[in-house]
Amino acid sequence: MTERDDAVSLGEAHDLEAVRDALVEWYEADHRDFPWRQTDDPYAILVSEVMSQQTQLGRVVEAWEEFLERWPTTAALAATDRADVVGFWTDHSLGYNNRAKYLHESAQQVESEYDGSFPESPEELQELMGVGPYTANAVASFAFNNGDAVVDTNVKRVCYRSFSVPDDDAAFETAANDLMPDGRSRVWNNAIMELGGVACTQTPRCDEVGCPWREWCDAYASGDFTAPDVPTQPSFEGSRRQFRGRVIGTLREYDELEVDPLGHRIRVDYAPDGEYGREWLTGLLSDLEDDGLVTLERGGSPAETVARLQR
DNA sequence: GTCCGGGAGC
DNA sequence: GCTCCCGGAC
Repeated sequence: MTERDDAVSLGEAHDLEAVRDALVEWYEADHRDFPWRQTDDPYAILVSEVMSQQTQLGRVVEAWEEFLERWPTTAALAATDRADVVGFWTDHSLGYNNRAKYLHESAQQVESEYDGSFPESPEELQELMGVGPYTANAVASFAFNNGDAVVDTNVKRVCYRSFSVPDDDAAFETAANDLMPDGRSRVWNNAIMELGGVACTQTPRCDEVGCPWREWCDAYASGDFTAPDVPTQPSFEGSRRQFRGRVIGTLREYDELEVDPLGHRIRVDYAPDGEYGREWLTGLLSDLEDDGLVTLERGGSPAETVARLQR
């Protein structure tokens, strides 16, 4: 037993069927329709995965379409000169040329070792050059509905916040696989990555996008939205101005809010008694009050102060 | 010689 | 995120 024996499995703490159904329903009702979500061609999916590893999704769409137009199959790609592929990579600002080299080489592998048709298991897919555990799972899932849970930073963030999974790679993998419904890796991995991509973002948008896990989510309950990949200190200057803006934005959504819940929605590293806590926020709110933007209702204790937008 | 973890570089 | 390289263990 390599697992921590004091860890409570997700299945014991939650109705997993309900949790799974809620996410899949949410995903199927509405999601971003990237072109690679409309194919099950493993080659096209591999190309999208390799491109996505280093480039913003928006930019990838155009490059992906052009790449597949030029080299529609592994056979076409394998037959071309490596220099052409690297050239394409550079022309489209796709980052490290190594990936182009790996893609070219993996196409040749599929042609020579697999007779032109992709293997379907994550284990075999990993034999391809440039394809590690992550990409193998993604291709197996999206092309063949035959993968395990994909664990990227989005998925980690979701698990960490929703179910308080400890910041530990093995724990994330176990949790992600416990959550995934058997035999549904295609829709599931799309759905949980979509959740991390549009709802459970670094600054969370739970209510704005109607996160389907709010009723089970530890972070939503506590207001603590810290996560492994979220910087504890804001990286850029002028943060006070930034936070004034967030206060206003948040108060437009909630009629009124007490200081602590407000603080947690303003900055992920908010802690009532911390450096950027209640004292800091109260100062910020007082300034906004002086500027005629916010109304404060002082309660019995500092924590009971309620803020609303001045009408 | 082979397997594994860590760190560097793309 | 993946490969490559190195050092240590066996």
